[in-house]
Amino acid sequence: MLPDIYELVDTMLKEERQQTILSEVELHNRILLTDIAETLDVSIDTIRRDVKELDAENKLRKVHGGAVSLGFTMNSTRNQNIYKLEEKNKIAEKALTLLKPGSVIFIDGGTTCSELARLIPQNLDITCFTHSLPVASELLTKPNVNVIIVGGQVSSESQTTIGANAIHNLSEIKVDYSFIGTGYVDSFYGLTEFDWDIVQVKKAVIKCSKKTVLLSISEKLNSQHRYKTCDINAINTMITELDPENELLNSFRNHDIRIL
Amino acid sequence: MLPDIYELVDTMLKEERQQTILSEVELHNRILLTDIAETLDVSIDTIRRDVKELDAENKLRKVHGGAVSLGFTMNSTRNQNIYKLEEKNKIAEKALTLLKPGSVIFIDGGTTCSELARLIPQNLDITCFTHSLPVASELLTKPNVNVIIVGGQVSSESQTTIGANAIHNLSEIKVDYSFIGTGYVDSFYGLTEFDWDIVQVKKAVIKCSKKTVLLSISEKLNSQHRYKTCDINAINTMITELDPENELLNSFRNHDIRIL
DNA sequence: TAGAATCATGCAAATATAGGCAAGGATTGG
DNA sequence: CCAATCCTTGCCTATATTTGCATGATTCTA
Repeated sequence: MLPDIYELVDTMLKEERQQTILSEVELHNRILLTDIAETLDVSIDTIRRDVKELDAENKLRKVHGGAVSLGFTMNSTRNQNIYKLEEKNKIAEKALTLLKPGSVIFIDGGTTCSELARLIPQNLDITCFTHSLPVASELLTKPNVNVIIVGGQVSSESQTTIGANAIHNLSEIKVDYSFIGTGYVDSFYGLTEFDWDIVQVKKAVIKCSKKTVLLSISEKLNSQHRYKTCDINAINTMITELDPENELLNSFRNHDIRIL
Repeated sequence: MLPDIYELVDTMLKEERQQTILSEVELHNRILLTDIAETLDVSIDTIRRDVKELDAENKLRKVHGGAVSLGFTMNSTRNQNIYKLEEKNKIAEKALTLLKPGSVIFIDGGTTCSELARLIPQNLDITCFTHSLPVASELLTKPNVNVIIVGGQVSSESQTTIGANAIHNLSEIKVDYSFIGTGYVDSFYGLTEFDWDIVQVKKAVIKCSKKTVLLSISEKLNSQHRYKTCDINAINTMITELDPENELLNSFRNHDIRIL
């Protein structure tokens, strides 16, 4: 707890008290309102009001029963210029309609999936696995989302975990929906990638999902590459920014895919 | 007219009075209007008006019931940076000397550890485990660092993975050095934390390390909290921003700890 | 799901503030 | 020297802020 030095002061200005609170939060990352109240010898209400003010001033973050330092949660790097952001936004919006309270989902890496993570409503109560650092960071801003990161070696390129460990960890979970992106998609060749490691992880993701949802901008339709993730049938729902009736999607209709 | 001798003695010029107020504020960082009024034997209104003027001249800051020095409130703008960044930087620099090419290490969460991650040289070839998202992000900028993130549920407060899964994952690795922070440290009570979950993870980290290095700013010395991570003996090396010979570290010398 | 802890809200007492006012003293111009 | 004026100061009153307590609502936890 706090050193007893502070107790010597019997009349404290509000300003001083708030500075003390700030220092304690910065120092220990987190404090209890009750601790501070006891140490500074004021009522819990006063501390609560102080912390509320400091929170409003963005000096710290108030949490139930205490306060945490901002330095911790300072999570800035939001990339402003994502390629085709508008389209990806549209896709993410459609994907959101699939989410129900209590769902357990997996979200893949990539900008489209990050966009989905960003748009998840604050009050939606879900459990979300991911192997993407940016997605995890984004989800951490949602108080009602339970975030679980799939451990493993981190690929600096994709900012996602890959490799045997990640795949093994995925083998031990089962999610309702997985939302995945892909490098290339074609109605005949299925989902393909440039990178072999990424393919292995995506295979594991699909295997651990009851339903797999593909998020892809229409620009990727009818393209292919070296390594295959899965047949197109492995996808249960496919979301593009296009209207579901758009003729560009025709070649995907014969398969058992729901198109949104 | 009567001689004004007496009045001259206890009549203070406005200028003089304001100077006194200023010195008092500088000396004590804060003053109460009532205190000053009593000391200088003028009405509270006069002092209030003085302080108001001084505030307008930016000589101090007036607050409800008193005034605080400008330097005192300067702290409020520090939120841009990390609290005590300079000290943490110094600590990180010292920690760096322990790293050798080929090392396998673990880096904990927290701002001090993030600072260490930031300062790892580009060309240093190491394998680094972490359960902290910010640390992982930082390390990803180093091409020669192999980053492995310990999977598990992510705590939004600390931006680290916690819980049974993270602990289990830690149980399956062994690292040469772990660099850990702590909320509170005391030579008698050892390392303690506010948060029970964090303690469990730190215990697991210590268990999977051949050597454990504690990074802590001196401000945390001789503080304690509710949950215990480990005895002070569990620490092999302790790094603060202080000179190793500093007397503040005396109480840690009887233990088998290397102090840097 | 129940009990405990924490929270938001309203209230009242104590204290602090702002602004008006008047009594000096100081200053200035004749 | 006098008088008009300004500045400073203390006092007063209406208003605002701060704080602790009581209350019921909400959230957390086991």
